[in-house]
Amino acid sequence: MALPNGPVTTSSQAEAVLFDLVDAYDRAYEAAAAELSLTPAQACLLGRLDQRRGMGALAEELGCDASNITQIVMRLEALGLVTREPNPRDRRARLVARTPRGDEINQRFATAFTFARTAVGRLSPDEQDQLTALLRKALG
Amino acid sequence: MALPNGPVTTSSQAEAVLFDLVDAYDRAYEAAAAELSLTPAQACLLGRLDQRRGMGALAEELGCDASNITQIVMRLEALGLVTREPNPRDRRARLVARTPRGDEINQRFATAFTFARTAVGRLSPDEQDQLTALLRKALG
DNA sequence: CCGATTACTTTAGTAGATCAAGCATTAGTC
DNA sequence: GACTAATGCTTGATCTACTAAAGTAATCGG
Repeated sequence: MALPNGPVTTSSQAEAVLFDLVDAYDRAYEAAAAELSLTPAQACLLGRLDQRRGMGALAEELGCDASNITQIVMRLEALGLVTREPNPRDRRARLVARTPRGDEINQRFATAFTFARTAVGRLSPDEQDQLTALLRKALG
Repeated sequence: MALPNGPVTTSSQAEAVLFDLVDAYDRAYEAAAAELSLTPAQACLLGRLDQRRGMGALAEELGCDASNITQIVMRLEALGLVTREPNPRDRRARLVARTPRGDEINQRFATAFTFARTAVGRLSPDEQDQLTALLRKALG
């Protein structure tokens, strides 16, 4: 995603800074993934595998078609970062799990993606709480 | 962009809500674009044409390759939403401008993308100012 | 006037995404 | 227990976004 989800008309300052935040976040996420030769989608999926998961569960959680997950998992498998094990309880299903190398890459990604950590770190603990409360309220 | 740029490890609540915000924003942007049969990239580019612009300027502003812009503009042109006029001052360059229909679609997109407006609207004017200040500080 | 740069396009390739169709396997029903 | 329906995933086709490399045309600097 190189093109930002930019504002068409930015009526308020708060909306403008909201956009700046989203844009910066997305770019930083992509850059961190690129450092590890991952696409954003691959980094995202890898990050959801703290416990092994079925393809369908991943598709639902990430809000996309199952066949999309199939492809991303295939590429991660080719990179040696995940495995697709048969589910003993249901032979239709597969359980996706990170390999040790997948764990390592995921950890390095978490280290490389400093954006949220850094941004929050610029605020005092009190300010962090304020921000959390305001954003929760704004999210409804 | 269906897969969110999700957190790998979410150390603080502020980071988690930051992710929720970005995820919700991106999804809402995509959904609003889809309502008008646009892709997010198309809606984004269309939104940057309040004044006519060169291809290179768009590429730089959106942080992607010029050839990418060429293609997106081609599709928008095929949809009748933009024109590519020759630049009288430099016959290498093209000036991209919205057509009347492009203006209309862009306006309807702005109406359809309610996310930022709605989110900010849940806050009082004072809270909006606080949020703006906090996010500016967090963005460094 | 000529070489270098600029502005954009073309071509080729990868990846994300969706839809439709297909194949197993499991679950429900009679 | 067999038949049908639903589930879980894969395959194939098609689109868009994006990048990199190479190409074309026009402008600029000397």
